[in-house]
Amino acid sequence: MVTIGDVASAAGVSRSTASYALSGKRTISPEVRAKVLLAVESLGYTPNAGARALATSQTRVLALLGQFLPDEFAPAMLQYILGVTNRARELGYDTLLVSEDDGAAALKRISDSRMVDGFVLLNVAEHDTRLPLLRSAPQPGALVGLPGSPDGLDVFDLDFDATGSFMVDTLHDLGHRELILVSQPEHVVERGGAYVWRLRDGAKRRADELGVRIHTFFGSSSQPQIGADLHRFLDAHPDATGLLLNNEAAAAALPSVLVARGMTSPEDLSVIGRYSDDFARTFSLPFSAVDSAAEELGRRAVEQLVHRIEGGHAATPAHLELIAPVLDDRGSIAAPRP
Amino acid sequence: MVTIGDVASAAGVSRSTASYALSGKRTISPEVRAKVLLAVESLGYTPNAGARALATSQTRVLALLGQFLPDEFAPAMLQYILGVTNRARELGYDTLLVSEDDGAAALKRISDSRMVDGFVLLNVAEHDTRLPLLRSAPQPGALVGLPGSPDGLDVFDLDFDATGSFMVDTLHDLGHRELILVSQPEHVVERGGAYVWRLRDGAKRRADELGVRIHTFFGSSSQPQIGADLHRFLDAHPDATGLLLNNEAAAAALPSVLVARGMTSPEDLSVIGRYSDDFARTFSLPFSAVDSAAEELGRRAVEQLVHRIEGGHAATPAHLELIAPVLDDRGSIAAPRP
DNA sequence: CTGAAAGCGCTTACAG
DNA sequence: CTGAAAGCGCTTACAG
Repeated sequence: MVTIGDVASAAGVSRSTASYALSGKRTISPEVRAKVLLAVESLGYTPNAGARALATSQTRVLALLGQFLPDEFAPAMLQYILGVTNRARELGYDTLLVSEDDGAAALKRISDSRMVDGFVLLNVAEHDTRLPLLRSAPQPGALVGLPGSPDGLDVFDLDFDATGSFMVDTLHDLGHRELILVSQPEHVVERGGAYVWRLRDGAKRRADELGVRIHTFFGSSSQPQIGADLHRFLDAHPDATGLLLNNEAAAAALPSVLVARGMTSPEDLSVIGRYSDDFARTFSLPFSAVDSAAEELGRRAVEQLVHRIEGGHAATPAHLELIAPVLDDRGSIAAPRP
Repeated sequence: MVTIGDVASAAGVSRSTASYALSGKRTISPEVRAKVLLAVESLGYTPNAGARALATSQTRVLALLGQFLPDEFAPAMLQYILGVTNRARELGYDTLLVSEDDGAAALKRISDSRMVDGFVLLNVAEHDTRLPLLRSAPQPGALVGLPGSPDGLDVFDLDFDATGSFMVDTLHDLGHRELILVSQPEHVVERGGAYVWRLRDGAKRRADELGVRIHTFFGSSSQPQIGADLHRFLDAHPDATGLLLNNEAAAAALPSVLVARGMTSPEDLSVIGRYSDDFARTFSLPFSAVDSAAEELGRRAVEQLVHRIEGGHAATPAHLELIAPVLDDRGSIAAPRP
């Protein structure tokens, strides 16, 4: 392989001069600089990443810790992942994708071995076992998902509380007075999926304030159970005129459920979901929905992380950013039948 | 950070002895070994990845080069990715996920900087611009997707030709004599998506042999166009009794198209798709389908790659593995109406 | 403006 | 069975 020594020889300068000419960390005469660059070009020199990491303690790599839990909606993960990898690359970083079940062990292993400059944690739970390790790690981290105690950490998430409130508000404005909310399965809640209860609590509170009745349910995260669930919920509350979905599988199953019941949306039922626009397009989901903002969250997390790696030191205080709900209107909400 | 020097001091031995005690590359007396392990434990020592990479020229990292093309089905990618990352971890490797548009440039950059020990290429095209670079790279690679000239490279893919042939066979056995095949959009073909024509050609050949009429179309990869496409294809050939889908968006759109036409499957139309089981479950697609084998292909590619990295040298000859089609029967195929 | 040298934290021949 | 030393390819004070 071609090393900086080869470049230096070819350019007729010392290795340090070659290095400085490339990094620009001290002034180099134009002629010398040109000779070095020429040598780099003709030899096809690229610095050895391991050697550079050893010398500088910087890897230019970020770790992305996914949590691919059973009964959670895996395909949605790709949006977050691409947001992270693409933005990282734009900022000059590569991304190590970690999918191990034991995220805490993975974080420790990777942190201790100094493979990366920082961590992005996806799908952060209420009491996430990765957080204590992250706090004591020498590398900074950014979270996608709001944990119970975010103190000192940079956190990015959709404002699920405001999302629940917004959904109720929107339907109330149109005249709806009785709603059904279908959330993720209960065990998602049990393992700390705070977004489930944050959206639900926001919806309930707002419903209380407005005098709207709301019935909340946990739905299965896969077929065919979620289809049966939806029938059951709709049977139980035949007077409900609006349906809120915080469950991707429910959104995917709903069209055929509606057909089976001889219902159409929004005529017989107004529907608001919470999922990504990309998801909606791919699967032709015809429901208005609050966008998950997956890619944006991934990008924002990386930006903050890189900021902290490169400049921030302990300078910047912890950053908590909850993205406000934005509705993609696909025409599935309207005033209820008189 | 704690280094092997700290471990050596704590154990009262030299750094080389500490290193050998950990690697097992030469015999160490049980007592010394115990002292070293104790020191490692109490100090919490983990080797520095950069230093090790520099010394050994091995990173224990694989690069995964995705190609996230517009108009291709992104969510399906996650299956391949998880197959790769999980199997890599089992074999002791971490995975660098690369999503840059210019895969060739990325490959060169990562190869030259010696960041990884090998490459997995996803979504390989007929004339993939990454292949020349991979061939001249010092690190080995494994492909998921069959290119026009696979010479010398390890390749894993679904046997799309056999899949097309199998689909026709299956419906012919049930008595079908006129079929429609809906493929990915034509520009997927134009940019070298060989799996499109491999399946189609396999289907056509077998149809010819069996005296079955088959009408082949390109369909859009997104809504709402693909819905309109499907109506058009079905209108054009009202006597066709079987539908073959090599297009995920078509599979997702078909249920509502059938409802709109007042048709049911398999009574009015037998349907066979090609997509992953996971995909079918998540979106409750009720169609029998040949499994994409995404996760398996990812895993197999990694296994072969690691084999080549660790033992194979130039030893093992190139490996070409086309996985035979396996049908997940979801009850959407039957004999045509008499 | 440039060069010689030390050092990052490992591994592994070379000696004993 | 163990230790002292060289070397992997960089960067960056230290000198001039």
